[in-house]
Amino acid sequence: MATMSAGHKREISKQDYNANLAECAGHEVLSALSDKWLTLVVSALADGPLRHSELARIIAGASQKMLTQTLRKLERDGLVVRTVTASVPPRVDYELTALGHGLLPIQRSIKTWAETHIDAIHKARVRYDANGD
Amino acid sequence: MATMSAGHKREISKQDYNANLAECAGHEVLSALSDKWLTLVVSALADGPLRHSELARIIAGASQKMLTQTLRKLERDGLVVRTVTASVPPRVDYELTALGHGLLPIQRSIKTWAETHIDAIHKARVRYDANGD
DNA sequence: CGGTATCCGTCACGATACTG
DNA sequence: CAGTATCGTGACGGATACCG
Repeated sequence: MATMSAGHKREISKQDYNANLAECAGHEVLSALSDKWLTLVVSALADGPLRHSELARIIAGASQKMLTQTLRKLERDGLVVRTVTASVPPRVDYELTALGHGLLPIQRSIKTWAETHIDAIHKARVRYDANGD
Repeated sequence: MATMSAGHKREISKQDYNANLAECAGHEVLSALSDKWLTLVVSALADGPLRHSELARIIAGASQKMLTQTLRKLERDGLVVRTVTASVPPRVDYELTALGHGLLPIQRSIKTWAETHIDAIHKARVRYDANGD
């Protein structure tokens, strides 16, 4: 260790750190929650199942690719169930699972906190930007 | 409207949508919470004020740039206060504000939910990946 | 010690076009 | 109607080097 460079030591710390981060459940969920479209899809499905095209209409801002990608991710994590009806035309419904519903209280609590304190944050920003000029 | 192409209509929806999203307090806070380093810095400061170099040691995985960038962001939003002691060598302390402390319960609730359900999510993933092969 | 500026690799996102 | 594949772009993170 004595001959180890500071850079090298730092490199090792980083590896430890990233390994640690990868195992962190909190961060995993956090990254899911922070997904721009994921949150919106979950909210949209909160009231009940929807077809792919319905989601596309409600979300609107999402490209077809992002919508599918988000839904796949949610399905993979067991947060939504995907029901395919093989007919002409094909029909696919998406529905929130119990696990998926569990996300809603968290979303709501964040939203509540956000709406309570967002103006304080905005004011802080203005003050900060004013001092910095 | 009658002569408007579907593509054009979609474009307008998207603009509406993005404008809406930009104003959404929930998403603003969400994007802050999802910041990889921001969360860690807030957690590190939860127990009390720390110097820049202390944070660097604790976080370890963060580059100097990311650390400073994160701290600036937090400071700008009024979540931490930055105290400079002009001496040789210079000393800078960071401390959570009341607003910053408000973030902790949210982080904790996410962490709790995550640790409760992460194994269910992992199992769902394994199942999904197994079916897809 | 604390902070800034610059360059560069990576990857998520979006637009488009095509398949079943 | 639902989904996949491909390509271009732009924001973000990291490494390095340099000021106060």
